[in-house]
Parts: sequence; C-alpha cells; structure tokens
Amino acid sequence: MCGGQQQVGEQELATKMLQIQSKRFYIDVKQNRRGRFMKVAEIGADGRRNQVFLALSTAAEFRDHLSLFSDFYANLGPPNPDTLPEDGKLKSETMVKDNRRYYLDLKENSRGRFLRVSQTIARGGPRCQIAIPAQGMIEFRDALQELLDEFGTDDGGYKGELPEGRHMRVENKNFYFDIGQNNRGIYMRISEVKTNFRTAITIPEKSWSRFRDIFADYVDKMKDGGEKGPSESNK
DNA sequence: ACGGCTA
Repeated sequence: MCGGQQQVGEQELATKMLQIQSKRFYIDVKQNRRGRFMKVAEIGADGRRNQVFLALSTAAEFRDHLSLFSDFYANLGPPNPDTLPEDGKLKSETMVKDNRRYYLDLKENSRGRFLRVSQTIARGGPRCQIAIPAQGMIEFRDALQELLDEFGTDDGGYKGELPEGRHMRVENKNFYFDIGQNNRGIYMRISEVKTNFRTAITIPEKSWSRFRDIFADYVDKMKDGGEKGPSESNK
C-alpha cells in the first residue's frame, strides 16, 4: 500500500519541492474520491525514494508536532552518546488517522539528528518511512504550512454526515442498508431481517464501486437471457 | 556529502 504507483482517478493539486542537505522532498497535495491528502516523498542522494501519505487533517497535526520537535531540538545540548537512550529516540509522538498510525521520532545516530516519520497500515505491509534532517524541520514545517494555507485542513471525506439508511422489501424479504463509520473507515451494513432470523454483511466503502460493477455485470448477463449465466463471469 | 539498527 505504501508503494509507488499513481492511482487512477487521482489528481494532483499542488506540489512543492524542498532541498534539505543531500535530500529532496516533494510534498504533493492530491485528491481522489476519498478526499484530499498529501504525499511526502523523500529522494535520497542515491535516487532512492521513500514516501508517506497524510490526510490534510493529519498534515496539520504533523505541522504542529514539527514546531514542537524543532523547539525541543533547538534546546538540545551537543550530541552526547553517553546520555542517548538505548533506542536513539530523543522525543516521540504518534498520530492516528483511520487505520493508519504514524510514529514521529526525533532520533540521533553517528550521522546526527533526524526526525523519522513512519507510517504503518494494518500489519505486514511494506514499511513507509522518511527521515528529515533535524536542521530542516523548520523549513519542512513552513512548506507544509504554505500548502495548508492554500488547501485548508479539511480532508473532504464524509465527516459526521453519513447518508441515511434505507429499507428495501423484495418478495418476502426485508433488507436494510445502514451506513456507518468506525476506526477503519466507512462501511455499509446490509441486513436481511426476518422474524426470528437476522443476517448481515459489512462492506467497506472503498469497495462499493466494485460491488456495483459486479452487480451491473450480472444484470447485463441476465438480460440477454440464455446460455451465458453469471457462472461464466470470471475469466 | 551524506544517512538514518523492528512494528
């Protein structure tokens, strides 16, 4: 999920480039049907790329953390391996958005100090992380700020105002559609309700259009009546 | 002129 390709139906609204020491950072503001977000890509001196994705609201949170991290950094004494914690972390924060977790760690190693930003999706997926040289945190914060000034901090997703549920009766069956939201995002719950029996499935919003396509495909196939039934839909 | 010791 952290991988690199451009998604379909994704538009780029703005981009900003920053050179910090030997690295280049590209901060893109993008938009897809799920809302607006930033892609932060780090290009190393060797051309290697790392990136993380932040919803705009998370980007605003990150901007605030950056201010605090750079204050903290400004008040640090000179590097001292003797007082450095075992894990190399001088200060840590976390951010959470839907099912994504972000770890911000101001770290120190023999090369110096840097802010490591890592993003995790569920578990097992490829790791997304970037490292910002501590000296560049302010510059980075300012770049983030400029983009937030222009685009705001609203993710553009559905916040609070989910569509109404509905009911459908077909033949003798009752179906209910309910739209809900949990920490993993928006979902639709379809329940079939009888007097002594209730069953339901929960469908993540991300997949609704695929369900629609599959339904439409079957509807088309059944229209022509005849031999090619739905069972032939996989190929 | 870098380069960053789990998830």
